[in-house]
Amino acid sequence: MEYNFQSIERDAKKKWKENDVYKVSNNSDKPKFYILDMFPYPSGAGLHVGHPLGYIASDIYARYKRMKGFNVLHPMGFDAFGLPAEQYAIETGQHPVDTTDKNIKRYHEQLDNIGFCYDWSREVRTSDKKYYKWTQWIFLQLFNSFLDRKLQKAVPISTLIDTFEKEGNIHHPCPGDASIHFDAFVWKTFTEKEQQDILMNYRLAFCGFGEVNWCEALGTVLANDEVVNGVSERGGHPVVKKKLRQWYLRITEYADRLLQGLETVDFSEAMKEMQRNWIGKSVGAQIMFKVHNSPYSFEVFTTRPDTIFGVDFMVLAPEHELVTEITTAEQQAKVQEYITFVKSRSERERMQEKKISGCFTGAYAIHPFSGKEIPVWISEYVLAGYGTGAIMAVPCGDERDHKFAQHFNIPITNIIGEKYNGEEAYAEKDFTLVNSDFINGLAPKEAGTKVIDKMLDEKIGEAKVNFKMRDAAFSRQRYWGEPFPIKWVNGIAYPLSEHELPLELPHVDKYGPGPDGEGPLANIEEWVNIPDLTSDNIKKDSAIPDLTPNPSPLERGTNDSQTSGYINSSVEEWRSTIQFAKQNRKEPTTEEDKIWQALRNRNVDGFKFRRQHPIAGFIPDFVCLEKKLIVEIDGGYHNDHEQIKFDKAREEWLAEQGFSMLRFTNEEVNQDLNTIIDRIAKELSLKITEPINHNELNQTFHEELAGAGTPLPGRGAGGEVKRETNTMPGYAGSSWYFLRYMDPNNEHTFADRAATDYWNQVDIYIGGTEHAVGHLLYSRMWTKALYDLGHIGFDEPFKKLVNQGMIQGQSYYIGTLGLNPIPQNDTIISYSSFTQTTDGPIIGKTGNITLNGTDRSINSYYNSRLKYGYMFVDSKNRLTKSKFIEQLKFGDNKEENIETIIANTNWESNRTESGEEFIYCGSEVEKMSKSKYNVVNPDDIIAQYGADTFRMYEMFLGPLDVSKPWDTKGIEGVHRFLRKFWRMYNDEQKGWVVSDEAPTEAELKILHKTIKKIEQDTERFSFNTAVSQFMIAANELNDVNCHKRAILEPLVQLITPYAPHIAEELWQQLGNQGSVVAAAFPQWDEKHTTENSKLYPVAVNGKTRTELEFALDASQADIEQIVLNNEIVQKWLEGKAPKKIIFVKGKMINVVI
RNA sequence: GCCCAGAUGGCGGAAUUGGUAGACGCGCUAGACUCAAAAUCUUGUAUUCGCAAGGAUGUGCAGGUUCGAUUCCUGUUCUGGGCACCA
Repeated sequence: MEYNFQSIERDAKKKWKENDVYKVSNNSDKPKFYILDMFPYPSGAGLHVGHPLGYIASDIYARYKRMKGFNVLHPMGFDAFGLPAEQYAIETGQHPVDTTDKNIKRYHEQLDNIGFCYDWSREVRTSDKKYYKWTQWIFLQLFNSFLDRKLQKAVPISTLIDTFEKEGNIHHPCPGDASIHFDAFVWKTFTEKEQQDILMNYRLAFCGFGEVNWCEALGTVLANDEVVNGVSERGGHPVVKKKLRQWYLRITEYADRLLQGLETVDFSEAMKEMQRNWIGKSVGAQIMFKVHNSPYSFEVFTTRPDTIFGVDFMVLAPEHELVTEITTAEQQAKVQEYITFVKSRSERERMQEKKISGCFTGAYAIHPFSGKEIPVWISEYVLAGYGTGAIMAVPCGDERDHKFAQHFNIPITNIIGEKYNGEEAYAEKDFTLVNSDFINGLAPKEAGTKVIDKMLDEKIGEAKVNFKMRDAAFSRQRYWGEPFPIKWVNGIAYPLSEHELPLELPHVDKYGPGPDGEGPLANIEEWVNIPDLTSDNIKKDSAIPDLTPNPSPLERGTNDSQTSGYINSSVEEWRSTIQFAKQNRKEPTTEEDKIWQALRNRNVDGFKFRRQHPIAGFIPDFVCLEKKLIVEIDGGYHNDHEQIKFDKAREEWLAEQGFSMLRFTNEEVNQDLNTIIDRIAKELSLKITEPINHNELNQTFHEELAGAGTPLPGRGAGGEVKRETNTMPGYAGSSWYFLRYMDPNNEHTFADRAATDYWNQVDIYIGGTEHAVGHLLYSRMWTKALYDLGHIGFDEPFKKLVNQGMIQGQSYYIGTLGLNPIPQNDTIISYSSFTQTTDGPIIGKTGNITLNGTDRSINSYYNSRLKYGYMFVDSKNRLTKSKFIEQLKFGDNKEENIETIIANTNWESNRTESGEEFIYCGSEVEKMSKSKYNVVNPDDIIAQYGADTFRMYEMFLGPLDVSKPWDTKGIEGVHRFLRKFWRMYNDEQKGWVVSDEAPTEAELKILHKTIKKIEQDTERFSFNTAVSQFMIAANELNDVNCHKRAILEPLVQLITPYAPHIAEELWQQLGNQGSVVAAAFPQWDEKHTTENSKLYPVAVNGKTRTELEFALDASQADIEQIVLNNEIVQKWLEGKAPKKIIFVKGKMINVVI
């Protein structure tokens, strides 16, 4: 009986389906195992041979684990939202719902064709409203939480509101804008809009503003790689940076935990390294530099505070807000020109640029210690988004700074000493500082600490940890994605309540962008405006009444009747202010009381002082309103770093309003009260009196301090209720899908806690390295947030990650070059690209390639990029298979060029007698994609060779984790092996040949050696060597002509994970009941696999000269004796005595002369 | 430019912990079976010198450590992946 794979595979699939063998239960006595693939994006091109590589690997492992007695969860689904479907819709008018559906159907068939053991009842689709309901729900969890930095965990935002009401944000610095400082009292004076804006700066999912690549002509936002040289890839329209309202995930708040979490997971070191670098934690200092002759100052972040005395210039990012403020008149034009140039460039281009560019602003910064004036430049190599968007440049210690200084002839200060050669920067840290004032003679490390200490003393800087990672942009101005469950009223974002979910994506007919850079959803008026929702059920921002006619509470004893009012806010807020002040007044500190008695009794210079009297949002210790003088006593509480910042912010604001401030410490008050009073008197006499407008004060206070955060748009201004028109990006759905598989049909929660507790972490996650930073970081963050909020019981989603390489396509090019096919630089080759199939080439596209020799020589172009050669096609443009180029010897002489190769062929005319034409060809290995016409469809392979062959061949191609080009040719070998395997059971002439004879020791040895190897290789994902071992076993068993059941039956079980269909058929033929997929994995017996002797390689001076067999338990002395007496060894010894003999038991023997 | 990875016969690759480089397969070579082809089986196949025995060279390139390096270290070239709106 022949190996008829078609009927065998059809029958096996039917049987599995009928018996529902892959159904997985959430209840089992067996230990659980969760093995997951990265789910595919169902593209229109269908599944290509690259997709299944990882899927086959995980399928083999899943089946293996199942046979080893585990309850295995091995699901599959579809990442169905995304840009390509929308792009396709724009081009063809077909709705993404329909195309996605169609594509998924196709993927389904293709996946089933390969014979995977998925439990399809658990399938998820991210574009299904039953699924994205929970994507939206999780988004709301993030929206309603913030990361408590002390606890290092996500906490509901309501607890933050409680805290703000008690103590302000003094212990919770604002992650979105570190300049926001307020205490409880101030918080209460904020309007709802102001409060919400501040809360937005804390939320884990938040709305802000971000720059995007905006193409006016296309009316859309473009991805970085859609922008080439400042114009759109499609159409070549100009692209500019535009600020748009965007949603973000505050992943930066998780930076430290994402780093720490890497220690607990089993990812490859390379993968961890990539994530670490992406997060980019660097420890250094933030330093304030004042601008000379200007009220401005700016902060820089540096990892090398020790090099502070080597600063020769400063560089601001061209987008830095201070640039326009500090640029001098004469530099104005040049700076503008440079900024315009930078605006046209993508971030990628800016980073890639080797050419140095920049522009002097004309301004100088003051060195904080030496007072030296340092020129301030702008340059594109400083990015606005990293650190503070400004750097201090130390040319002698940093390569980029050095090049910049050289390019612009900026004098370089040497603080490194002899190790700096003047030619290039010295970035190492093994030197002693010179020319560095108080850190001279120190090593960089101590110097850094000393500098930071000194900066802290002088309040001009602090130690700082900086992260390269930025918050993740989480909105797209697109249609085909999850709508945000948010409604806007008066510029405040309100979450939908849970019962309003899912917020369904409305059906559209047009996919074009909306007005002002908004997404297509903005075009649907009836969806954007929510007519059935009145503003009543949303707490509206209260209008701000002009209240507080109460000029002076009695107990203050004032008579400033000219003041119209104090607080421009709600009565409620004003009352709480008074309450707060009153409370303060009741409990003066000893020092406060001392001053108060002095001021009150002496009535200094006839001016009245008030104690704990509110000014706008602040309650100073003492204030003289007539002279706008504030006196503060700093208690111990003011040593807190956050408090210092807060005080500073307060002082600055008050200064702008004309208030001056005197600060005294408790000690000063206790030591010398008279001097203090004198100083106050002096200050009062110096000041000019101006009337205070409390109303105005109050307003500026609210505008400047509350508004200091992200200016949020007035969406829904005027009280209408508007929907958010952005949609979520592709990675939203994929950030949590692994949880949904655990309980895919639950309508009450994203996944039942019992289910997530049972399945827990994904034990093995298989996917490509291209997701190293994006998807993996996002899903890790979502998992951590869900864990923090108590929804799941683990905070890392993937216990072990296995990387899979990419299977690339071969793109072939053919071109007719006539009789002199030697391309020179600038030669234009007309070509066609085609896919090589077994029926011959299918021409994809035609075009011209210009060989451009400016960057690399034409020869290296041959050798590296394209593999040129020749081939023959017949008159119908079919390849004549046997003469294809691959045989060409190209490697032995790298100098050999195409000319020699052609000269060596016996080709004489353009077309041979048989009608074959000599043509020129090349091939390139690149990603498989529809647009490159290099997609190989697994269905075609399976139709010809069967799924088992396909599975084993993909595994046989090479190690799972390396990328390799697809090549259909080698598949014959694997197919041959399966036929050979089949014939061990079913002889073509004799039929069924399996006997019940007892096996010989040699046969048992083959079997057990194979079991051991297969198990070990499977465990370490070395599937290519496992397939080899199957081949070796089949060859060896054939050599001994073995057809014994005792050997062949376990072999069927052994091959089941790899080739389940043929195994199922043979399992039946062997007379077994039930399916082989539920059978046990065979065990090997050590007694059949251990050797008792070893054929040792014997080397002289490291070169192997002969082989000698010794028992494994032979003594070293005996072995040395025999080795030295060996004829061949004697010959190489040439009569000399050996210096030593190295003997490694079970490995080798080396005689050293 | 920055981060990560890789480079071994004509080709895909093997060598699991520093110990016989090239397992297994493709392709090719010669042969058996056949009218013939396919299929199957057998033989050889890193390069090079040699009739052979045997020797020399050889894991991108240049060095280093070691009795011994594809494996570890330094430098370098090329290729692939990522670089924040492809998923």
